[in-house]
Amino acid sequence: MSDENKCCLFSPEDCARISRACVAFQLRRAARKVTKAFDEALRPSGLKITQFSLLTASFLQENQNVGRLAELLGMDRTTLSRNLKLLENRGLVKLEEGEDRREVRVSLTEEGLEAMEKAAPLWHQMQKQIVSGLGEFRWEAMMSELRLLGKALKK
Amino acid sequence: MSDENKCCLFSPEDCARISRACVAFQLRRAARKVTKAFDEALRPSGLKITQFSLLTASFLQENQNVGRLAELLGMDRTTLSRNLKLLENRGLVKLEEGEDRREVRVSLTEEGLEAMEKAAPLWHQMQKQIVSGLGEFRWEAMMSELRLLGKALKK
DNA sequence: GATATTTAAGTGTATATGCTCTTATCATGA
DNA sequence: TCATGATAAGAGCATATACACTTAAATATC
Repeated sequence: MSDENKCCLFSPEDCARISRACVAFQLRRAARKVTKAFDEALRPSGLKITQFSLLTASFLQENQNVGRLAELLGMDRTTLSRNLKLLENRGLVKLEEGEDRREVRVSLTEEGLEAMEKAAPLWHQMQKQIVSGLGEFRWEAMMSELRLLGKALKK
Repeated sequence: MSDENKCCLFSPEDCARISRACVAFQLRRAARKVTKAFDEALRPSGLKITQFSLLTASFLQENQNVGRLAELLGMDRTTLSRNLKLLENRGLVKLEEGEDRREVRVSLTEEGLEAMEKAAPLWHQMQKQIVSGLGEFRWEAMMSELRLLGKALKK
């Protein structure tokens, strides 16, 4: 790349500011790291943190339909659909036609419950480690900001 | 799922606490939402926020090798490798053998720079919207917490 | 009651992510 | 110089993510 082009619109300093400031970049990076930490911690349970989250949500929202569950989880319906399919293949959740036959209802199986129970203490340990690493106060603040961020992007 | 099993290890209330508290879940959810918002904002530029981030990083770290870049970005080397490959296919970055012939050196092409410049104002607008939606003060706090979180998980 | 509209979910396609294993190259020491 | 170990990156595999489009079922409208 030639020198005159390097200065078209932004300098390396501008660029560095973008990089440091970018909400998306920082959030995604943090999410990658935290995901990795939890995945390692949960490995003995055979679940990844995403799967543990889905099982937990399915337990909480027993017999919910896919669309509503996706909405609650803040994820795309089709993403959830595929992720649930994988859990169904492993026998961890049950997917059944609803009364409204367009709907698919989600529930945990016995095995799903067992997997969740096996993973729970591992989850708890890593969660404690992260919270204490960050400090209780900062952690509370961050959780609250993340929720606010979610609300701010609701529309 | 039978009733006696529902009480094995945790109640729905415990489960709700896990869900609300889980650092990984909240971070991933926030990352999904923010990613979506930026992807929509950047659409006219033909870049996704992840790609914009990579171009920016490549610009900042001109001629860096893949492994080091991955380290700086806090992502898996193999992930970065593949993502860069996609940008190379589109002619946005150049991947060249280094002096050490095991290494691959990354640099922006003219087109990559142009794409970045086209995306920058769109990025800026969404960034501003999110920051002001959250409030300058909370945003600063969150950025700092995310950086700390990263450091706490360094090892 | 037949047709049009709305709604729930699935499919096709593409990117993002990271683990494990492999390959190519470099550096080191006998 | 050759064997050995270290290092950089790629390949194979699997999951996570979401957009655009399609399909099937329920609802509304005439």
